Amino acid sequence: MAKPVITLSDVAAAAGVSLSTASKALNGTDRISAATRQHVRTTADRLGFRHNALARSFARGRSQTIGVLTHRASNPFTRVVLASAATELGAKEQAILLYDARIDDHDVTESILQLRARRIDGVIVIGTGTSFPTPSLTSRFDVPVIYAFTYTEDPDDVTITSDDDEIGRVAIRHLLSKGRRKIAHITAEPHDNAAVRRAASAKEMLAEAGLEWAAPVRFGRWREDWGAEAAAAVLAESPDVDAIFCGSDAIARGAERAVRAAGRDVPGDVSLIGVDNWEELMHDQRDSRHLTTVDVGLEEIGRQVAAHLLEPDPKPGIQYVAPQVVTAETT
Amino acid sequence: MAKPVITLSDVAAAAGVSLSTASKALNGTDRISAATRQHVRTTADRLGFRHNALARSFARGRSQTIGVLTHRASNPFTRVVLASAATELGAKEQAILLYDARIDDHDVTESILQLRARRIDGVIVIGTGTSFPTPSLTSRFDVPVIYAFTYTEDPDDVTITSDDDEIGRVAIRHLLSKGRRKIAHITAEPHDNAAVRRAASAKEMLAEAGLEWAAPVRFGRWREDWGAEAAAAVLAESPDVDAIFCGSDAIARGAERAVRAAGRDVPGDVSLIGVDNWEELMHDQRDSRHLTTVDVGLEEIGRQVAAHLLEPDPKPGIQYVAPQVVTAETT
DNA sequence: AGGGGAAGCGAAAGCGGTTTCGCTGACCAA
DNA sequence: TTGGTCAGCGAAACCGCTTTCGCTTCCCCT
Repeated sequence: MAKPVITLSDVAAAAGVSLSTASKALNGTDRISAATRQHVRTTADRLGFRHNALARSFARGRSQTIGVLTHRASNPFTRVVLASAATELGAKEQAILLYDARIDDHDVTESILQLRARRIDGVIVIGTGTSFPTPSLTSRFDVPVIYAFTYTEDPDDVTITSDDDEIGRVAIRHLLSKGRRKIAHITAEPHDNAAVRRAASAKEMLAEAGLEWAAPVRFGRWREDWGAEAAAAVLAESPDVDAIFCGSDAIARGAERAVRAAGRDVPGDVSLIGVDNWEELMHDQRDSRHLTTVDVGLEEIGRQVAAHLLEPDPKPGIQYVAPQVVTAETT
Repeated sequence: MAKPVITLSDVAAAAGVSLSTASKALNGTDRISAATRQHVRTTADRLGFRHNALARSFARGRSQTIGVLTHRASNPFTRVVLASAATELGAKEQAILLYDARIDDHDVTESILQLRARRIDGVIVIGTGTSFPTPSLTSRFDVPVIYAFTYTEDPDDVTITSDDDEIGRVAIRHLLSKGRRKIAHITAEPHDNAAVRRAASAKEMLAEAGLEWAAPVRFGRWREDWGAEAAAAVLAESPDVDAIFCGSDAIARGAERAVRAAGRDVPGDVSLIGVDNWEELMHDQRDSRHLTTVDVGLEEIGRQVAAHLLEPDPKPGIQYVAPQVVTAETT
């Protein structure tokens, strides 16, 4: 019966103005008298007019869509950043087009052509952490590119990522605040950028307090079994250790097992702090936390990336998201 | 220098045919001689022509975009389904527009209007599991709506979700295959649909083997501390229990702690199996698994939802994804 | 009173395709 | 031959909105 969908010309007709005037009035662009503008707007409201977003995008040459390139979308960290960015973008009526595993596709060119055909408004590249750099793709697009949870080798790339230096500092600061002084560190590969920076900044923080590691830093892997193995070794070698800063929650979980197996109480004898905040990622609820950890701020990274991408001119360079200590039972 | 972007009329001109002929030739629609079609196609390739996806969508009235409604995008389960669906859709050049927390927004109407303005091609509703139904929104859209990881009260809604009945069965079958006969069950609230169905189907499976629960089913909450509390009680009451089917991995983790605290070996004295496959969700690596669990198939749900939504006429009703037992150290 | 500038609005072009419709010519049967 | 079909192609309309450009008015200054 009633015209199912109201178009701009309907509004123009009803308001007794031209199509172009109606367009300008609704968009607030160009010179239009306040009276006309108001009149058009109220009639539009009265008719229940809604812009045809598709046509609109088309005319403007922008698609209201953001391209997202990932290394592996099923990576748990990637998923968090992705969901968070998508939420933020959705709130701004921006769709996302996900190209999984296209970051280092040997033929990224194809993805890029597809994105250009789509008239993508911008690109988000989601990495898998700060352990290794991601290749820079900025110059291959003619739209803004922003990097999340990774870093590139081009210092001018717009990047938002976690702050490994600060992670090391806040972890140690937390342990110190709990009165611990004999602190050990178990972490991943010695050539892993994130592991190295966390270890180095932690050491600096200790030095500021006039301390040093209570045992040599154990470099290994980002795995639970390594955490158990290394913790056992640490306790055997330095029985007076009263806290272990673990490079990740996986390592911390293994360490806890070993510490308990060694007959020490957690956190009575030995405090443990991890990094990643897995429990939050899993439970989605604030209750029943167990492991004290450092949240690297993945959701915040996703939010900020989405926000910055839409800004006119984001400042180039790396922007760090502050890590947060999440206190629980192990300290 | 060279025309930066090739348009269809360029192709038509180069091929010496009209714009409309070129369009038809490339789309394969309408009557076109094979020779002409081929000629147009090769010239298009030669020029490196790519459709302007935006204009194309516009002309066709479809946006190549899928609307996604979630209850809470930061829920870990939701994130998995979302990432999986987005990956699948991205491979098919479909973008997604995420409306978080809009499933039961008191004013869903607004979201719906926005989606319609966008000429969304379809809608995916991602729920947070089979514990409770999601309101049906199908009738409010004029495009296909599909429900993932939840169920509605309308039996005609197209739904893809996990199979609680089968979860109970495979869990018990697995324990039986490990030679266990004294099986207990710890799960969540007695009015939780998922908990109830898993418990009921598990009981049936036991009955088929001529068995029954070795201890009364413990209903409680989906939480680790409940798992610990209930497991302790089970062991105290029925010391001969040799396996516990836990309604979730969180419960299983708590149960493991309690079993060990009671001096029993896992899996020597007591086998444990959970549900959810958290470790997979976290580690993103196959190594160092600890807990035996039932994977409910979230990624598969995401994939199927994406695939089915694009099909011409998906069959109405609930379609279940088969759960998979993931064997690890606790059985 | 006359001239110039700017505000306000509409006609029309354009965006890049798809699709309807009508025209031409070939082929076939009578 | 002549009339009727139908395949193949192009002209033109159309999708719904934005934006350029030019035409009126109106106002103000001299």
